Amino acid sequence: MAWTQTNTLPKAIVHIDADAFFSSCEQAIHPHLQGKPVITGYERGIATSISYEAKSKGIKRGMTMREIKKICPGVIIVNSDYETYALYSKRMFAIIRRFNPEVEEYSIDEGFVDITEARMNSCVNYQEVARAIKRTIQTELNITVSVGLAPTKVLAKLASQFNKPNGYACINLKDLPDYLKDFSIDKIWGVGKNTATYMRGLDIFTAYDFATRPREFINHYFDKPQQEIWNELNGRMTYPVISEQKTSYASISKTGTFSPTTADKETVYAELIKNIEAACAKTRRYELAPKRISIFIKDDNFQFHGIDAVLNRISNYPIDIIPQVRKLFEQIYSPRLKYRATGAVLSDLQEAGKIQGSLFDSPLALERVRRVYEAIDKLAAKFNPQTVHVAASLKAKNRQAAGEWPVKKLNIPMVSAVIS
DNA sequence: TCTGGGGTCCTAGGACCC
DNA sequence: TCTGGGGTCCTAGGACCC
Repeated sequence: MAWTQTNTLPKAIVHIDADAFFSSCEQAIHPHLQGKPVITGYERGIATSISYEAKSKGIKRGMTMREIKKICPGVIIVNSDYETYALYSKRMFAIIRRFNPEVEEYSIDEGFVDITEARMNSCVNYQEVARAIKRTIQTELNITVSVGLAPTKVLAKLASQFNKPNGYACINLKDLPDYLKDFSIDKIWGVGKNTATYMRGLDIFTAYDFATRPREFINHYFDKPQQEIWNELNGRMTYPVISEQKTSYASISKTGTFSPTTADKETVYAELIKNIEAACAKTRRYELAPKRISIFIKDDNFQFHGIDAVLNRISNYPIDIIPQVRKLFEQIYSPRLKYRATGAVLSDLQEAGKIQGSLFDSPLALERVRRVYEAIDKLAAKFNPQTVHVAASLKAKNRQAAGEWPVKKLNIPMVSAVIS
């Protein structure tokens, strides 16, 4: 009964998932890396992408460089080169769009395309279209992708996982039970650790167990997200393919871990300000300005200490936000703890162009600050993001105590004085 | 799993209003 | 002054994703 077909014509959704994307790009560009264990992420100290050759040696995501070298002495570790990966990503999506423009760029290395219409336009079947996408990407970019074809996004994602890497699977409603029976619930898209534990408590262990529970049961024991997944697993499209390009953000955040951990208050504060500057720079790039801010510091026991507030002024200039940040920081910092990370989230983002310039009493001063940051942003684009920063993030040698960052004090000469 | 960084969405519960 | 019911908005926090 759970397998009843919908009245509408089933959709044909393809999920394309690049295999070990970053390291595959490296191998595609540098032929001498092909067939070798490669990982990226040297600059961050942990593996961010692991080639299948390296995976087979036991290297896992998040491992530190030291562990990795121990397990696999011959491993080739490279710095991440995001610009190149972004370029490959762009090319990959351009290829997919040739088959149908209804493409959702879900992340840098995976996407969905609705090919329901594509078949009507050309006389091939869905499977041929899906395989052609896969083949074209491999031929033109020299990287492999895993592809899943199914009536819904959740099923397509499940299908692409079946024979990864370089895999292909098609799930149609007829043989749905066969596919779901072997699929553990914690691998379903949208089911995380907590939900999986909860499901096991209800005697649900496989995607099949979940999908075949009656609707009343699902509605009684689960909330909306799981109810939607249940629909999708049963072949009823609930998540549309969203082909609009993302142009805005709900929030922009920057976080950073440092080592060794420190109890030094001003060092922690400086790290926090560094993140705020980076987050502000990003909001400026998107011509947004936050209404809210939340900050956190993470102690050496991985406990978060966070606080958030409505900004006194909507602004994407650090100098405007920092006095308030200092006060928030004082509320969460404890001298008895050591810290390992800080972070800032800017949210409730408004279009910067529509914000009234209330930063300074004088429009002339406002214009001057605007131009300073324009120059800062240009320098950052040309050199590196931390070329220019407020003195507070310069590790606070000349640190100022709480509340000592009145806006009017931070004038242009002072900013230019900390160019490093 | 001795543990990075950047996001989104959903829900419960309180505040406030009529 | 007390009581009832209902709607909306906001916020904190949880859960999940790549």
